[in-house]
Amino acid sequence: MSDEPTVPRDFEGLKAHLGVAHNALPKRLKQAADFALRHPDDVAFGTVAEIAVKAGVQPSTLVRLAQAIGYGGFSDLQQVFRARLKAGWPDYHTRLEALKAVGPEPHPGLHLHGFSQAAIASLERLGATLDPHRLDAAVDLLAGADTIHLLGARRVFPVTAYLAYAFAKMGVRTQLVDNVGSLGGEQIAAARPGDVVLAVSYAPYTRSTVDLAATAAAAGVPMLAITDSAFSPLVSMARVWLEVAEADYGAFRSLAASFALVMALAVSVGEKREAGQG
Amino acid sequence: MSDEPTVPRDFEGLKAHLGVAHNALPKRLKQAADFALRHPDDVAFGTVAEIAVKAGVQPSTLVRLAQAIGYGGFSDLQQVFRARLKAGWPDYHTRLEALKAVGPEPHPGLHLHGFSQAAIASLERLGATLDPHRLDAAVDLLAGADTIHLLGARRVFPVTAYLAYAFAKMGVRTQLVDNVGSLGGEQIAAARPGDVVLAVSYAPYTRSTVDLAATAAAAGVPMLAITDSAFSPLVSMARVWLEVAEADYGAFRSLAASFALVMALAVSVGEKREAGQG
DNA sequence: TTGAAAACGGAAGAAACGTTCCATTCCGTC
DNA sequence: GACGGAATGGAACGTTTCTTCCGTTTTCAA
Repeated sequence: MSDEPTVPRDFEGLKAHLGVAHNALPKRLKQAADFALRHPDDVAFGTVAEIAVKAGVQPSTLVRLAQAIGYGGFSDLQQVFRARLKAGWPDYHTRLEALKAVGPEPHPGLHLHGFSQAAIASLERLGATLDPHRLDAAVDLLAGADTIHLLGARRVFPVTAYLAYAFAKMGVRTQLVDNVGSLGGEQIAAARPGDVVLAVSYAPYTRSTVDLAATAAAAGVPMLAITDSAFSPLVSMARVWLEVAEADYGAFRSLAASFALVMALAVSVGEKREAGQG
Repeated sequence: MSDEPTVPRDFEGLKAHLGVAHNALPKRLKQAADFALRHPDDVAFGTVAEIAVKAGVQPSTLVRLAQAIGYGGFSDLQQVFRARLKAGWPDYHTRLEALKAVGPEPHPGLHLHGFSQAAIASLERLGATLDPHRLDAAVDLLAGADTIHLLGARRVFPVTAYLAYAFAKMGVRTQLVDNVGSLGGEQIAAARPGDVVLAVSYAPYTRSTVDLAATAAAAGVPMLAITDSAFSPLVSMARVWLEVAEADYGAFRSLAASFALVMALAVSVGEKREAGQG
């Protein structure tokens, strides 16, 4: 029943396909195809009229090109150019849908796979979006601190707890504000301007973390915030902030990117101090 | 003639702009803005109607948002999201080369990449090696427990700390043996045969974890062990054990696979109890 | 509790878009 | 040099999309 030869749906395949068909194409269609491969970004987001002007052809030529090489229409062809831009971006939701499609009822292996995918997506995204200069600035800030006060509650408490371990291993003095005995306020009150507060919080931002961070900020203690959006209440208090967007699976959010980030921070700060004291 | 305050035309500027303005925005507009920053690729590619559905708002809300923050309309705002993708994601290898190009000596970006790779390797290995039947057995054991006692120290303390959070969210009763006040022995002494001990330990096996696990085992409390080899001292005490081999980067070992595993355990146990109680 | 202003949802309207169609031009062939 | 088919330019069509408008709900202050 497949009466139609399938056409490539990815950009690489399209390039190969066009390479073969190129010589058999009429002049204008060749011109349009040439432009498309040369300016894929313009094709991805432009309208037919806009692209036609840039390519020096008529709008109808673009539609003809798409149909000549087997697509239903220009919009159909354009999807390939858009997919190319998406490709660099791990499309996590697509993966998740694929997971769900395997079987209706959930089971442990499926969940494990799901959480793994969420973790990998988070890590890839972190690598793609984090600004290296901000990361350097964060390391500089932490390296100059006398004591680093670690602030993070509930879901992200494991992150700060790990930081306490990792910094200690690197010879960096920390205070984990764990709020044991409801002494969080007293713990953070020990922070002085020569110190640094490292606060971690993701939406919905835990009240106590935000409050304690505000207390420290009011006391003039510089802050590094690790949070998930520019809307975070921590952003306005922080001297430096790093954005980490973790992927969800079900009701739970990955912590993989957060851990990779703080591990890198801990090692970098340790190295910088080592170098400074060398 | 510039009667209008200029609005950011690049994504970074937009983030900053929204971060400042977000407090003044009404609820729905905030919701839409949040979605936009969280799913920028959806905004870049989608139509107003599609995006509105995903964001859980009306199409008109998206237009209002764009106008509220100074753009002429939604299409105008959308250009910013498209420009972000046009700017071009340097592909994976380019990024890696750029990282290495900074210099031969280690730096934060390189460490971040290293920890990410270690995490991904750990996750992939976990998925490939873990026996699904053992995983099912682990879930069965935990689902039958009255109280789950969580045992894990030093490097893996974050894992058990997270489990305490995750299990609580799933309505499962736990006791985190955190050894606060050196009361670890008393904490684990509360475990009874109807309970289960979930012990996590990797080489070099922390002494106190092994000792506390042994105490519980001697008292006839069944144990699920998460550890890194068949030679682990926990294996002989455990009724069920799961092997997790984390990859190293430098002096630090990833925790990504451990977290993915325990998240899957928590969700599966919660679901199994839900099903059992109908 | 009441009233006014802001925000919201939904549908109608306006604009833009992709596609199709037809007349004209170009090119190879007889 | 004339013919026929393919290719092209340009306009019109129908659909989709964005925007605007208005009645209702919500929110905040008096």
